[in-house]
Amino acid sequence: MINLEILNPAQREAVLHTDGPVMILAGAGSGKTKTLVTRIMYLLEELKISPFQVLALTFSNKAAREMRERVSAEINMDIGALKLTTFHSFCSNVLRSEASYIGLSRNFTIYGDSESKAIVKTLMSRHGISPKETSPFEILRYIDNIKNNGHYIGREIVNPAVVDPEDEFYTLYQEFEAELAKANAVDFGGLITGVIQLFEKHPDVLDRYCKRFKYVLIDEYQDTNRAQFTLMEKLSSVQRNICVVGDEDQSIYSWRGADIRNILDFEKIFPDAKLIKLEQNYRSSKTIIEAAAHVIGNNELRKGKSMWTENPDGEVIHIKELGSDKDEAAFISQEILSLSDSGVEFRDMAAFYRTNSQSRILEDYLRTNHIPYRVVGGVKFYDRKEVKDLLSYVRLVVNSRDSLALSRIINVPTRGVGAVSLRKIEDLAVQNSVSLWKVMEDIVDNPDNYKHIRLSAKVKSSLRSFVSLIQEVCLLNENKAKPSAIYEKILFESGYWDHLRASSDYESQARMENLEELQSAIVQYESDAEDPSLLGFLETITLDTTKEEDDQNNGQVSLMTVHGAKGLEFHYVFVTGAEENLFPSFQSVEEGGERIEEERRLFYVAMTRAMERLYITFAQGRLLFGQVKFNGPSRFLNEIPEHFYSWDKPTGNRSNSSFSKSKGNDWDEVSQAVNYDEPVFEVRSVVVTAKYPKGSRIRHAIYGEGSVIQSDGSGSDEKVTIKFSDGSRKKFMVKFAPLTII
DNA sequence: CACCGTTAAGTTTTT
DNA sequence: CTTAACGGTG
Repeated sequence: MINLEILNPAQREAVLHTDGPVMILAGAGSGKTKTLVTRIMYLLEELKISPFQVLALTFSNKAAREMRERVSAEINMDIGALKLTTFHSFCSNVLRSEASYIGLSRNFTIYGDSESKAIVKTLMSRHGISPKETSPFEILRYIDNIKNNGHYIGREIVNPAVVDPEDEFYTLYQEFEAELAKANAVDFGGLITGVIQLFEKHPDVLDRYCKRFKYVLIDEYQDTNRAQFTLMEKLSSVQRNICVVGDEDQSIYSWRGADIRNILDFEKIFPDAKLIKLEQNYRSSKTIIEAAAHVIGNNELRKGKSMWTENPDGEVIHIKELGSDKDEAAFISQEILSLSDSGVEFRDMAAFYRTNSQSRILEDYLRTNHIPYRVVGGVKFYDRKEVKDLLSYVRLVVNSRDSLALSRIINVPTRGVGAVSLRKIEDLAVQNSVSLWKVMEDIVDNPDNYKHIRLSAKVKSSLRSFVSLIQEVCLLNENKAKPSAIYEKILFESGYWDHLRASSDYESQARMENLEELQSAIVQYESDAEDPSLLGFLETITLDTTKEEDDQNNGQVSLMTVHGAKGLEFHYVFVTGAEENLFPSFQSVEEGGERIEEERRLFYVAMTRAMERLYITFAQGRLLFGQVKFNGPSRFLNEIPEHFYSWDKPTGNRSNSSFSKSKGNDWDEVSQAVNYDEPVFEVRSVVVTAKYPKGSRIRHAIYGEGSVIQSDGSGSDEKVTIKFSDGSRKKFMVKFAPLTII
């Protein structure tokens, strides 16, 4: 029997309203996961729905795992058949099961961002587009955008505003798709569009899935893109029991295609939809909730919820103004130490930052103060060069058509098959329209047929041993050898390990340790998986990048980006770097509009992580790209009503003159040389006395009118970045540039 | 073909 | 200040 007494009325309604479409708008800390878990239990236990007939999709593996654990802990039933997984993993499963319908081979490789980028780069060079005029990212974003909007090859153009078939980029998109098909690979976006394609071309297949899934649940609905929306719509088209849960105020991934319209327009698309708002917050103090509500209230793009809480007022928000980024890190360390002295556990404290690069200085200070900490996210293990190299061997073994993987490792470690030889072999592959691997095999088998391309004896002998190594490994793989055994064979017989051992520098040492860690990851996978295989391992790591350590906290302070903090909560929270051009980021400041709204949502997410005490810190000057920047406090601080915070200025100050002269490492010394007498405003006046402060309209004798978007230094050192009316940006030394104020 | 020095540019990243 | 990517030399 399910206990519904523990739910508030809105939560209970969210559980009990099982017929027809429902949208649950769940504010931060409103018991969203609890409600979802209870709803699933209610379906299974009270309505006697088979776990096999329930589909629950989340965005992160972490969320999926957590939910599954909670359901299985509270229910006396085998929920192995319950499809509770991520969008991408679900789609990958569907594609592998139904691969034959759309001309895929079921051992397809999933390409991540870096693989996609590599393909784009080769396409660009083929078209003679230099990366200087067009960034590969621009093209990637274009391709991504097409897919996020649910378009795939062969489908009529979804939205002519998004996709113009005459566009040169569209040609690149088509070629990109052709490359993927050749490599028997699917990228992240393609997993989703692939399933849409499958369902549109084969209604019988769709029908099978529709009949199976009587109930569909979507978590983090604010982060779905149009393609995911289309998919969800199709899957629930027969039963119409679709339940989406989200919070438009926590939509922080629009730059990855998340479409906030999915949430704003849900009721238009499903006119019979039931709308339920979970507005009571159980997490934070009343002060934090009300302050955060004021900030997010400045956004236009929202449906509007009114968050409230029965929690006590708690203390005011501690806004702390500091001289420099170092002072900020020092302050946070000191504060953590004194909290710890008064009995607060390290695990209950966290510091958030807008950009990963801000973590370094914090780490330095935490380390010197002997504070245990963990960095969540950050540099991804599977992005390391050596790890990618070894995984490329594995990918080649699993899918011999993966030419990208092959060309990555054909000369790693160096075997004398360099760019020139590779080029020749690639040309052959194109001419005969076969895969790179097939050509290599053929060169080894029938060397006489390839005399005309003049490969050196060294190259040929290298190819021979390389090909036979891969063939041996493939054989092992076909005979279901243990993935870890296969990995070891590759590691040692490819010469990779010896190559690292040969160079005794510190870096190679670290690389060897990483490869050992990869080995343990495989062993771990073998003990977890039901039917371990190399393919399964690859799939697991491309679709689930969470590290083991990220899931547990052994009494450490947590450091992470604000993005990484979504869904988490801590008793004591430091939101750092609350400065203009940092939080909100300078790109968003420049573009304004919806971009600022997204930054505001990000700020809102950061604030609402805190349960008891919230610190917001900012530095008057910060070392960015080796230069001190004076950005001033974040606009979001002004959006918090005064009575919710205390605003502490630095205890010390440095003189005006030393500030303007300081740059680079001088900053350090200046920062130590504290002058306790002068008021703090002196420092900020430096910014104000700039001849051309940020925002001023100017005329340049040659380039015409524009506005100053950035101002650094002062006096004869002053530099300004100006955005002209034609959109171009230029940087000038004020003392040389012919500028006048308008 | 491999290595080293110079140069340019620099968000966020559930999958 | 970093790091990735390029171009020249051994």
